[in-house]
Amino acid sequence: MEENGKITINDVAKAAGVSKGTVDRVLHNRGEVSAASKARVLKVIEELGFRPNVHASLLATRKVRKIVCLIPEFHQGEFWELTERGIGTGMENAAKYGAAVVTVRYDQYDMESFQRACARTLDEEPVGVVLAPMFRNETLKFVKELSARGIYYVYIDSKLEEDGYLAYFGMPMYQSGYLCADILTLGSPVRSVNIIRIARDKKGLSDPTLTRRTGFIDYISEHFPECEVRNVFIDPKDRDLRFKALDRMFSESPSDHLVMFNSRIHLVAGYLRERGVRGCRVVGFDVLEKNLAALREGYVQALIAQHSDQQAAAAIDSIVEVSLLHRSLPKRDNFTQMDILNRYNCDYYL
Amino acid sequence: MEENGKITINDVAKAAGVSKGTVDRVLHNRGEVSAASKARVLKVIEELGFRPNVHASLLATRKVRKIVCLIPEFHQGEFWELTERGIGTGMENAAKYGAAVVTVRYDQYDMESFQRACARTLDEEPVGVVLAPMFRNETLKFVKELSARGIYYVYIDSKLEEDGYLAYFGMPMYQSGYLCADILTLGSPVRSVNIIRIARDKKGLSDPTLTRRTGFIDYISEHFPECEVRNVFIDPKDRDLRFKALDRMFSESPSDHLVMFNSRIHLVAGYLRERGVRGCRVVGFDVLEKNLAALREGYVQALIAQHSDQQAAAAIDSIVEVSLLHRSLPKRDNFTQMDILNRYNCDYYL
DNA sequence: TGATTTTCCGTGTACGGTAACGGAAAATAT
DNA sequence: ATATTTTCCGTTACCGTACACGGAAAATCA
Repeated sequence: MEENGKITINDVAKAAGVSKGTVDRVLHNRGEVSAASKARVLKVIEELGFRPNVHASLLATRKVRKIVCLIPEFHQGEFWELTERGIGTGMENAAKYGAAVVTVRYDQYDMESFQRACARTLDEEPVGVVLAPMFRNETLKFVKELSARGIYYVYIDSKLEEDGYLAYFGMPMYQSGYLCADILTLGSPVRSVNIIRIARDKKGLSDPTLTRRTGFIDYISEHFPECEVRNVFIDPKDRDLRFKALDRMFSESPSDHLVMFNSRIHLVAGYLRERGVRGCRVVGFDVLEKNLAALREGYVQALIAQHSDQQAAAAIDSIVEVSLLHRSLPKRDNFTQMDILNRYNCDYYL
Repeated sequence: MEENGKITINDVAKAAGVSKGTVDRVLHNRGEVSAASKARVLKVIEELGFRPNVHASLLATRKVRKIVCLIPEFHQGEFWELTERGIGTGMENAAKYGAAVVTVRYDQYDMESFQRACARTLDEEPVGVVLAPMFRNETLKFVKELSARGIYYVYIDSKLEEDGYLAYFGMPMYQSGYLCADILTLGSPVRSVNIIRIARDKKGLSDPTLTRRTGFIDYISEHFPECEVRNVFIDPKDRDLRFKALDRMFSESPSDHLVMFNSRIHLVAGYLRERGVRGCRVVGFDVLEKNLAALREGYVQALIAQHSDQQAAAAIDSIVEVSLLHRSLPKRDNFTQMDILNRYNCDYYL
């Protein structure tokens, strides 16, 4: 019976005094089983420690299970590109287990676009969803619907303060700001720091880097209380406006320590390059191609990076593990490591 | 991913005008097939793009394929412990595909012990071997034998300059030394640097950190030619001898910049802790528990780390992919990223 | 009570390979 | 020429699960 711990569905059937068809029915909650039989089968499964054979299962099953990734649209060279690469990796892995990964996109600045994307996601009837929460309230509504339908969901990048998610993969935001301050100052007192921020036209969008900024400011005030921290707002689209704002910064409140908390530090680097400004210590986040270029040219001294590709891949894997391989639940909150990149190790990143 | 992807062994058999038994024989080089039939089958496989169904294969096959990991013995808290963790991960993954991972150990200072380990490895009749080359000549002899038997092998940690390996996973050693110099000096001129090295009693053992040291020294002489670089030798076992050597260093040729190129920087940290020496900038390699402790306490400012666990896991995976899943050959040389750890990001490492 | 519907469950086949078995054809020996 | 090997290949019994099918028993209806 228990040869090599290889307990089959037949062993369970025999021990429970039913046929393998019945065992299969309870395994998949397919109904058509009396409460008594179901209880008996469940008990035997427990006692024998029966685990279905993944390969036999995958071989016998016809239908393809879907996993949806719900992420923002993006242009080439933007942050989400790396996430998309990770989705590709996750897709390959999922394919091994006969699962298909579908990517559904939305405009991260348009809530209705997000709502339509949610509807499309449900239409796919997935077993699981990977999502990065951009619109707080809408997302809360959506994940409640997912829970109701018994669809697993996994947060990447950031998460909401609710309790139904299967797992979360992302960076510890507060700590990343704290670390950033240490990298920027090299641990030695500095007179002033200029934080470059994106001017937000639309209100209501939550700022995902707020926590990071808090960590940064805490480090500064704990270590160098007399250091002056200023905020400078720039326009991400309009080059002229942006250059004007930075010109004004350098004339009115100059600092040789510049930092940004999102992935757009290349905007600052572009300015420094054109103006021929050297000698600033500049630190930013994330490994966009343009950021790496700035790092190599020396307009940026350090980047703090995370493997958002691995996050996405891990998120997909966790759904595969649970819903296809019937493994036990994964670790809930998974904080990615924070990678410090400079010109000497960036070429070996990834 | 392919078009239909639904090509089975029966399709191949039909198209080649043979039975599936014959197709299976050529698939596994099991012989008992005429040259003509074999050629025909191979051609059809190529044309149809046939890929055997992994799950069906795993379901039908009885025997367990073995993968051997050939690594040095170690004590708790030593470098190879992390590698062993990675072997565990690789083992879980391999188990999904019905493969068993066997670890064979040897004394890295005893060549005969290594030779015995090689013999034991061959006795296991593995489909693949993961190894870290410690004894150059003996390893060369061994891998030649592996090639002759058609056994795949993958290098981790470092590799030899021969051409039969399936893949290599390790750190770019020269670059890691170069990077280390930048981290130690923070890119600003320093007067002197003391390199702490392990006094080697036995000759003939190759020093795996030589290349790293070269990278370090190149950085220093390129950036700060007047910086004095000294070598100080310490004993790894005998605490008194070690303390005496370090005492002498601090009195005769002191420097506030200390570096080690292996994983033993905690030896230096231990000295600094006991002597109450503060104010040195100390950089080392690898995330041993003792190194992390020293980092948190501030006796070490930075560690350069690699995920040797991921290396081992990736090495095992590559053998699984090729020999069990019949995938195409993996990327040959895989350089791990170099991670910079300080007290603010080390707690999120892994 | 007999007819009809539900509930519940056993049986059988398909899924795509693996490998043992045995037999026909070809090669070699007697 | 027949007897004996070899070579080569088709057949077949699994591997463990999913799911359609159909039938017996129980419940509901007439």
